Amino acid sequence: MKDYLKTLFEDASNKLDYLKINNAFFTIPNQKGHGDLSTNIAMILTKELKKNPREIANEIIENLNYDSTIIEKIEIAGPGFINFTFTPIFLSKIISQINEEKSAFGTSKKYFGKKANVEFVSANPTGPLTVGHGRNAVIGDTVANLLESVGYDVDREYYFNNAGRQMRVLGESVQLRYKALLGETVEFPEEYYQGEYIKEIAQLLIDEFGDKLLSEKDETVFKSKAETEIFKEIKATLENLDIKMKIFYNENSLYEEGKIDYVLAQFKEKDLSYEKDDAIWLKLTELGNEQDKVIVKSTGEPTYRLPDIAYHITKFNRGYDLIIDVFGSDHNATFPDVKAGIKALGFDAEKVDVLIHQFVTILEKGEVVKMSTRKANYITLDELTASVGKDVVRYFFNMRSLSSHLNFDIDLAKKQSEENPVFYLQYAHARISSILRVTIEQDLHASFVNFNLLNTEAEINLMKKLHQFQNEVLYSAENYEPHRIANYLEELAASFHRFYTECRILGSEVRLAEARISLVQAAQIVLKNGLSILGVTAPDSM
RNA sequence: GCGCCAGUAGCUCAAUCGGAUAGAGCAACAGCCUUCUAAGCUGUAGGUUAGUGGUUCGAGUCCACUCUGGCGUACCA
Repeated sequence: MKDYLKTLFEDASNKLDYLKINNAFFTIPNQKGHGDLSTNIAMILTKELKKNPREIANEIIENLNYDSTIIEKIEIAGPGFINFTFTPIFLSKIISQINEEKSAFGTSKKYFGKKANVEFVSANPTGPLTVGHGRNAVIGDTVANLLESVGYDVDREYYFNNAGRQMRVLGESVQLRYKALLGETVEFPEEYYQGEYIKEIAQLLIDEFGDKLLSEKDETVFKSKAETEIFKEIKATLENLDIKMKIFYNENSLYEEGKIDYVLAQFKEKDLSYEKDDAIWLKLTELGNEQDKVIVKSTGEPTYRLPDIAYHITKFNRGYDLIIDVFGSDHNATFPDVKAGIKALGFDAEKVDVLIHQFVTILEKGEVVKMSTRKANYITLDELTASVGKDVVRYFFNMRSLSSHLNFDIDLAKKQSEENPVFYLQYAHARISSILRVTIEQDLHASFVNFNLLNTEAEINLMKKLHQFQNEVLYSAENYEPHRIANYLEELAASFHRFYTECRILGSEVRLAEARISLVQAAQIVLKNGLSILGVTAPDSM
């Protein structure tokens, strides 16, 4: 619908110069009676043209050379809105299109040929993923899905560090548990990793090596076993949510390949770093940030900023047109430094978009659960997925905007009752499958010839909703807003359920019944395509 | 102190570069199954969009200040 109006306005701009300057902007009015699409362009132009908006609107309409089989009416309303109402027969054409394009409906090729990298989760292998990581994981994967829907070639990437202090502590934790399991009395410091999984890893080492490792001087063996086991589990956790990373990028390789030294040398050469108190500082104030920051500590170890900058440079060098980082809000202070560093080294920081999502608050029995990996006070993502199912987890984390805090009520999610909106969508899909099973038994088949019979309000509303899908996908992808898809699908499902209640297929006259079959098929395809973007299954029965 | 995010119906949240009468779900109340899945549908009720001021044809949305909450503000990541 929007596309048609856009071409109409483009044509008209040959006669009305002022239409060239403005991109016509169409919205769906939230009020019934205000048409199917509306534009406020006349009001925007008021100042520039120094004319009454309704006058401008009139002039625009006179110059729109529209097809009356497509547009039923155009009205000027309120202070100067131009409202467009489409003909039912035009609306119904979407049914054929959807049935032809099937799973491709909603996708576009707008960004075809572009490469994107979406980095997410990126938790260091110090313990199982928690519910807190779940939001990051689901958002990252869904944004990747959205980008693929609009044509991007997307790589999903997980960045990790297996070298730092935390990992050392992890190794030592395993080592201590190992000794304890073999009967030695050990003191287990409070700041070490308390989780049960540490003991399990220690047990694996006993199974494998017996007590031979008691003589190990340092934690290396324990650390590397821990890393292997924990990563195995992390990957399994992600796969339980249908998330598959393409690349696991090890921070350590940046050192091994000299990329850290290179960046350091670059900063020095550009006179962007200096030494003070035995540390190396980056002149971030010169780059427009608040204060200079340390990039190499006096111990000789870099701070996270240096490898992060080097890491992002590899992304540029790997040829990505779009680079997305998904972070929790606890990282919101880190990226400005990194971005400034990248920019200073001559890379186009505009290609990098950082998605900061707010924290998940876990509620159990009405109480807030404070989470800490180290203290082993957490609910794992696996436990959650096991208890409520992949679909609920994915839907729940996708249904809110990133910037909004998310309350995850464990008890509510476990309920699996009608309070859970994901079932509403899946139910719509399953209902359609059921209809299609029955109609086939009755030898009724989809027909695309009598769409003029689809003229009740419920049918027309459903067709209008179907029209919206392509724009929703594009808009959600370009703005990284998975929750819009969830909201859209709830509206679509509502339109369908209303249709289902008011319009029957069995018992209707054959031509009408068969036209309705093609309509519900179209609705089912769109539900399925939308759910698939969210990573939620579309069941055929419930 | 400073920075980022938020504050919208009893609860959880939407609201498309600022648009028309701020919308859904859940919870509450009243109805709808002899016919394609009632995990559904219809209706009622529920609001000074935290507050104050400003910008303009028009503000939940933009600006300023205040209040409340989350996260940061490291030679941790």
